Amino acid sequence: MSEPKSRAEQKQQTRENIMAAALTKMSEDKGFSSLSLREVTKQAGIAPASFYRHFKNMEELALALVEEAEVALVQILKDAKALEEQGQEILESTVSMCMEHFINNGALFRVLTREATGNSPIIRRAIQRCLQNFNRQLAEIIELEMKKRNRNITSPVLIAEAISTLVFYIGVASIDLPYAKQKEAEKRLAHHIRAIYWGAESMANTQHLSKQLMIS
Amino acid sequence: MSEPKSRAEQKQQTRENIMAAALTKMSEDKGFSSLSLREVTKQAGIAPASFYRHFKNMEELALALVEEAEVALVQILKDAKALEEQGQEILESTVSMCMEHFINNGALFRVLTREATGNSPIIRRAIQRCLQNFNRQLAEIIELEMKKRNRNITSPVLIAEAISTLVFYIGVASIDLPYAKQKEAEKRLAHHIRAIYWGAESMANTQHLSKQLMIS
DNA sequence: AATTTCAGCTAACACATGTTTGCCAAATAT
DNA sequence: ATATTTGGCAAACATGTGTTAGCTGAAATT
Repeated sequence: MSEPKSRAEQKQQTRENIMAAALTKMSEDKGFSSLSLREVTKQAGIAPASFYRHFKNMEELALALVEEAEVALVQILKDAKALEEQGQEILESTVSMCMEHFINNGALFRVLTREATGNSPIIRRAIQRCLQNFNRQLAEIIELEMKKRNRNITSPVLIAEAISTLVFYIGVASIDLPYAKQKEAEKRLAHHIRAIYWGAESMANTQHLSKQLMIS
Repeated sequence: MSEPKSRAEQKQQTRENIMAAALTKMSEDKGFSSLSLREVTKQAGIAPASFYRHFKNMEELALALVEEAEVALVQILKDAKALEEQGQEILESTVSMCMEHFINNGALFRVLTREATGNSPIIRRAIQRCLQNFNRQLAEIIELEMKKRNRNITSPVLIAEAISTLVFYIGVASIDLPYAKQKEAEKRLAHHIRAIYWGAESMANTQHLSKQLMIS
């Protein structure tokens, strides 16, 4: 709607159009691997050949989408942190933040969980790195929170892994469920996370088993 | 290698060949949705048209594979139960049982986790039902075990969900990793599960929060 | 022995796919 | 004003796709 467009802006624009088109198509029939270049370009309103002005192939498109998902992920944690500093429980706030973002960016996150176990090794690795990053940051937050509350906890990294795995797969799986089911999933998630938290604490406070738990 | 084959046997045989071919192809380039009928029949050593003598379409093939995975799943629980009655900890035995089966039937379980968030709603539903079944049985085992040891626990179904979700996604993700990494993943899983167990127990033994936890 | 059944085949079809080539016109650079 | 760059296009290509129709021969039934 804003008319004055430099060439670079224009290019960036259609690049975004392509990515949006891919997401749209995926919301319809789902699955990136069963998505053709021609479908995407048609949806984006450009000629098939024009695709190559922006991406070398479909794999590069996928990587771009993963990158987009990554910034959404750091946003989640930022928001959760903000809520926490506002006094809310991180536990609940993180879960509800995640669910909110998952639902708002449904197609985007479906790429993440789907292609995490998907076709291309390159994409898989990219997503793994992305999720590990999320893990690391979540672990930091957990550790900070624990220090603030003067509580012990066994390896926060492990706890973070368990939590984020559950949140991702249970959360994303409930994206296209009716609202009531979504809320139910959120509650189940909160329960899982609470269990993990408590468990981690009692593990930390009990010595007789801590020897068995020396895991890097 | 046994020669005397009735017609029915022969048919069953090539049906299995087709399913095996699909799994083989998936181990190579991964992903069911990006798998064509013609590829499968070629790998199975039959003509494309012959496929229709056995399956109406590729979706039906996928459903057959899910069914095959399902029997593998009940086998896992049976084995785990056997180990448990032999005196082993269910916790460790279940995890190692799962990992063993995952690795031995790699392609099969990759279908499960991949198509659980995949293309076809029909397949998704089938897998969901399959995993829920696994959940239910695992919950029963947990409950039994807990009674045997005279311990309380909050809703076993929820605990089972958390455990099986973690085992599936972390376990299957480590299928094509080197042996050392697999073992490491197994340890991490054991840790997660232990945390959940302990957490569930302390939740059950603490009343002041149990009101918040009334989740169906 | 005659008949039916049916798994598997070949051939063909209509269509979708990824990718290349060469052209155009407008935005930039000179 | 002229030259260059470049995003986008139509057309063509070779190849792969799902699916159908009709035939064959051996196993099963009568």
